[in-house]
Amino acid sequence: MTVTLADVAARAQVSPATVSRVLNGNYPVAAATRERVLRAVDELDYVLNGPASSLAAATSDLVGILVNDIADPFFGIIASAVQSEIGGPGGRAGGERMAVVCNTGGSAERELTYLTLLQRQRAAAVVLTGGASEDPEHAAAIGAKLRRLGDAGSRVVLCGRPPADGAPDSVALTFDNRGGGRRLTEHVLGLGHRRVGYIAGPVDRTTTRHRLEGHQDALAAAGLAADPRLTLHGPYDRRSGYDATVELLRREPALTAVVAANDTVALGACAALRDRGLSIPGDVSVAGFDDLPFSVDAVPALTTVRLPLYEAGARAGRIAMGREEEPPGGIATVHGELMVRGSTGVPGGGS
Amino acid sequence: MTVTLADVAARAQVSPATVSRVLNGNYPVAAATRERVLRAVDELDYVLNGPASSLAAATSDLVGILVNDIADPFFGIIASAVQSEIGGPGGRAGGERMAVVCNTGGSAERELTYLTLLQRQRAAAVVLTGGASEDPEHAAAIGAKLRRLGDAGSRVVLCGRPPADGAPDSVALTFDNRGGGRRLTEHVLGLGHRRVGYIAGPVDRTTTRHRLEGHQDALAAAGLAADPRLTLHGPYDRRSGYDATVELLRREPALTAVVAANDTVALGACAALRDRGLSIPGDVSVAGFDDLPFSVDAVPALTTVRLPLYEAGARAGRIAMGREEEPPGGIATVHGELMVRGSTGVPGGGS
DNA sequence: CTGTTAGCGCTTTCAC
DNA sequence: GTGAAAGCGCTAACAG
Repeated sequence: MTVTLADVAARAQVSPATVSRVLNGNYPVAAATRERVLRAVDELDYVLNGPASSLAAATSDLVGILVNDIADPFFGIIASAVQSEIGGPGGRAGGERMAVVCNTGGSAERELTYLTLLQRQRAAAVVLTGGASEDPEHAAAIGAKLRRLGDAGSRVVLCGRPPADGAPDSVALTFDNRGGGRRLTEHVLGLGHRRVGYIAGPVDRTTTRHRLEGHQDALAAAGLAADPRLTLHGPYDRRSGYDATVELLRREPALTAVVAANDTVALGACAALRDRGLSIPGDVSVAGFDDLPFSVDAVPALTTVRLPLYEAGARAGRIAMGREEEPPGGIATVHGELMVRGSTGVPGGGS
Repeated sequence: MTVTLADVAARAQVSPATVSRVLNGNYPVAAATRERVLRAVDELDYVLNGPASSLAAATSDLVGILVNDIADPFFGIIASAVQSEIGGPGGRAGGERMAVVCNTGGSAERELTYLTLLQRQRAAAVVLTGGASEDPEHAAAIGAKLRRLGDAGSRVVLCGRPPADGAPDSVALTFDNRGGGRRLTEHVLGLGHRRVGYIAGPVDRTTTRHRLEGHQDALAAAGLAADPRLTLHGPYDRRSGYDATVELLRREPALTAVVAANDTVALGACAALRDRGLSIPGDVSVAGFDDLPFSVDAVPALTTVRLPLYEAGARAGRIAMGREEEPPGGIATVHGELMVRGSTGVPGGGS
């Protein structure tokens, strides 16, 4: 009932081997023969059996992309960029590779599960995006898993996280979160702010720690002690920004600036401030991180650190496909750019 | 070198069949035996060969999700929701299905290509999201392809588009774009606006047409003629909203309201108005569609039509997995909710 | 509850 | 340039 390659071969009066060669286009076949085969394929509406090809050839056209949550534009943009680079000629028949997007929710367990699933699929490559868990056990488990994936033939690329221990042949495109965090807070301090709240991401994640360290670096450089009461942790979402801002205001009514772990959190902070009748940046300045598309349209426009997410994702995709040389040492640092916009101003600027 | 199921069987002193049964958990196996097998799996670091399983079982754990662009939160949210429902027990070994996300860029050709690729993978299900092309040839080709996919055993679910011609066994969750568009414009007209610009989506897409028709329905109901000069088409992006607003203002300086095809476009419209020194809604009211997460944080908050994207995606995922009954007739309409917020007001409200 | 036995549909040496 | 044949690693009857 289901038409197979043998059916096509019979119809085209050639051997199955020839049909395979035509379909994969990786072997010389006489033009006339090819023509005949292609016609038969068309007439029979034949579609190659992917699992069978993959089994026989011991490779697949799937590329795994691990993200915290694909609904978050940070990850959506990276994933979109990776995809744009994995298609095109070079793969098996059809020349198109497909992206398997895995939502880990930031859980190392789910990350491991998905890595196993991708290993099972014999994924051609795996791109891990966003920060990593810093739990030593998890980190080790994931490093080991990545090594095994690499050994099994999958190319492994990290995009937005530091190199994994124990996975020597994986490539890492890391974001300069620490430097970005530092410059952002330097900017805020440079405006004259001294009571600065910091809304950090979830604990035990590389991104959270690096951005926070950058913030603290800047405070230290300015001779300011980091007041632990003014640093709150929470998820990378609007709600966290809202709640943390309320709490910061409670702890320090004289607060004049809030630096958030990312733009989404910053938007929540803005909402909380507005709801309390505080003006931005007149009463309180706000800064984010990432420069997601909506940030420039916030009112006032959000001061943030622009991360070239699309470019980084595209590069990760090319490296994963072997279309771009790996960076020396397997590591490249992607820098952010400070975007000073309307949401930050001098303290006490009034409404 | 690569360890196979046979190796595990040897080590556990059982037959390959037993190992398979343990791994798939879909067959009674003595606890002691299972234990032994699991231990062998662990010791050998064995990972099932997905393509081989899929070939032998004639099914796969892959679910295709077609989106215009995964970087767009509209699609990211739906995709995220679909994914949340396709995992869990019920699948093959591991119980986790994986999502293959395909960026079509709105191109019917790419959509067809990806559908073929998914057919090749013997995808367990395919979810097509967002509006469809209205080109009759494309529509027919896609309908035929969907039927073939269904015949081959993939469950097909449409989320956000009308039923496809020629694909009788596919399920459609359609958005009430027309009704939403009508209510939105009714609201604007109800405020007293008479010179209303409309920034539509790309031509020849179902979503574009339905929203526009809703807008025109409302105009007609109010006894107003639709002024063709005040309707512009463009992609669903910020830039389109910006440029179209500039052009609308040129064509009709007395414009008092802009209704946009979606929130992203509306944000672009807001930016254009602000850049021209016009206040929202004092000088010009703005409305969007979809109620994406950032819309409530726009200043002023965006009046829009809330589409339950996550809920719809989750439902599509459940139906795709056979975990929820199909709607009667294979069609269900998902309604939007008018969200009246600060970006719309009475005309001439001033700054 | 467990083992035996056929394939699933394709790719790929190896000959010709 | 093309064909023949031997698997790739697993699952699913069918026995027992």
